[in-house]
Amino acid sequence: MAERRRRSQHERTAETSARLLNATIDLLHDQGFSRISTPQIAAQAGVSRGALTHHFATKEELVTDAINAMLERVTADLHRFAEDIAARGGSSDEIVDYIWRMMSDRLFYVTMEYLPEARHNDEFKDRLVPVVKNFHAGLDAIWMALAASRGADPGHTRTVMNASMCLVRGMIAQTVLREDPDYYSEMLAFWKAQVARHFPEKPARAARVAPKPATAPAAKRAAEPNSKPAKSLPARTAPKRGARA
Amino acid sequence: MAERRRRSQHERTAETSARLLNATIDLLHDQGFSRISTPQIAAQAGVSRGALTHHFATKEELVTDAINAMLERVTADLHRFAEDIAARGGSSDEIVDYIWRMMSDRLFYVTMEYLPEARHNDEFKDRLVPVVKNFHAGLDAIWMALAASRGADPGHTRTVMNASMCLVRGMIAQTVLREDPDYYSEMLAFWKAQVARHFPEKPARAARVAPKPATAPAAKRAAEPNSKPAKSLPARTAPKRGARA
DNA sequence: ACTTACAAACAGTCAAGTCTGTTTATTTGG
DNA sequence: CCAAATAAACAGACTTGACTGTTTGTAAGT
Repeated sequence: MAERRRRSQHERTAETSARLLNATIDLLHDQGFSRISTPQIAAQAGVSRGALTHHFATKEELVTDAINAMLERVTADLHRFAEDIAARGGSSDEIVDYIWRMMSDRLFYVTMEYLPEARHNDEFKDRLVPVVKNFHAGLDAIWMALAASRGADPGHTRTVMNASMCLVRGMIAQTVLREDPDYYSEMLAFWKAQVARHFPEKPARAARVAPKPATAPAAKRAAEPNSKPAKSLPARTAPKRGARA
Repeated sequence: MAERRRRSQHERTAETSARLLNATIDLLHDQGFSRISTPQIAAQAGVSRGALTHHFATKEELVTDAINAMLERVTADLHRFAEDIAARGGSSDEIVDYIWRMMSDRLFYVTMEYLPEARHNDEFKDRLVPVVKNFHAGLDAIWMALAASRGADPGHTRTVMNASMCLVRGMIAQTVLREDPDYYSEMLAFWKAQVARHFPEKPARAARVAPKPATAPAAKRAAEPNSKPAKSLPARTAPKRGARA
């Protein structure tokens, strides 16, 4: 046995809780809400079931706490990204890529697992709504930063933001039944072009690269023509067995 | 006892199966996949549990059959609508409205209930994929009819179609946690304007009503300015207790 | 000493699938 | 055409297994 330092109560609680919360998210992602049980979560976390029940009275409490912790982590990242974007005046393409990566990296898969529960369980839903609101505030910060730096209308920018989020949600839902990377990368490229059209060029910078006719057949094949070649665009399609973050 | 006509075996099977399949979809919509049980379905259908097990060996079989039946119904409607659109040359606004109505009228709520199951159960998924493909063929027919009548590029039209579907999926997912009719109607109006931009006017008809600048701040408030005032646009927000169709 | 963290056994519930028995329709031999 | 034979539709009890929440007991920290 390795030297096991004496840990304070607070440390023990923090570690055990964290293990359980992480295990819950991992299993939620990998197996789904209806398939996970408290014995399984305890096993995955490497603690006894008694420890689990000690820290979380009910399964519902454990799951909502786990989701809240996840959303708070993601929201913190979001706010950091917003500051970064505001500082260096990033492009809308960058934002779309970020959202896609964030959402398809477990976040929306986990969301899809608990949405049905939230739809039928008001207490569950009520616990989630506030932290989800906070998450949306993070999103708003990002887009408002872009709107400010480009002099775009905030109200209209919010509509574009909301549409972007909903589009990505729908795309990720679609990955469950449809495996086709081209389908997703084409749609992302199309959407980036759409979003870019709503933000005028930065006032500081001078000329536009290619004005491009803004009429109907705007982007016959909107795949490549836009900015970045393809850093790590789409590719993710419903990863069932994901390693932990 | 009221006069109970002698029914053929075939009639009895058809009726009992139909009752069970309908009850399954109703309960799937109202309670969710994880909450429904075979005793409950039998009760809702007004048949005994024995009758249920006689016609459907497993719960999985019952549920997939029920979903398939629903999707086939919706797909039939879709093809009818496609013919109709082709015949009278409807607008893209009309199509967007139709899709929104169709999806938010239980279809995508039911889908959200079974997607998690499909994600973790390959057999379940494999049973669904073919009928979902057929559904998408119906969608394709609609949009290709529009593209043909407007002389739009089919490939690009498909991208717009896919984006429309994903957007609507994401919007409906969002209704679970966010109740805000304006949010949805604004987004729909915005999207209709986007889609309309990709279809040139009908060659037969003469003048355009209002060309409208297609530049950045295209629709500062895109709520009313588009075509139809508002027939039965959005309004639906996560109806938990829906009457049967 | 006393409280908190952890461990494990326990009790109650309920689902899915199987099995046995009963009624209703269809087939068939006279 | 009818009655016996057969098959299908239906009804409900039973088995097994698993999960949640509870309780009782032990070890670690304050």
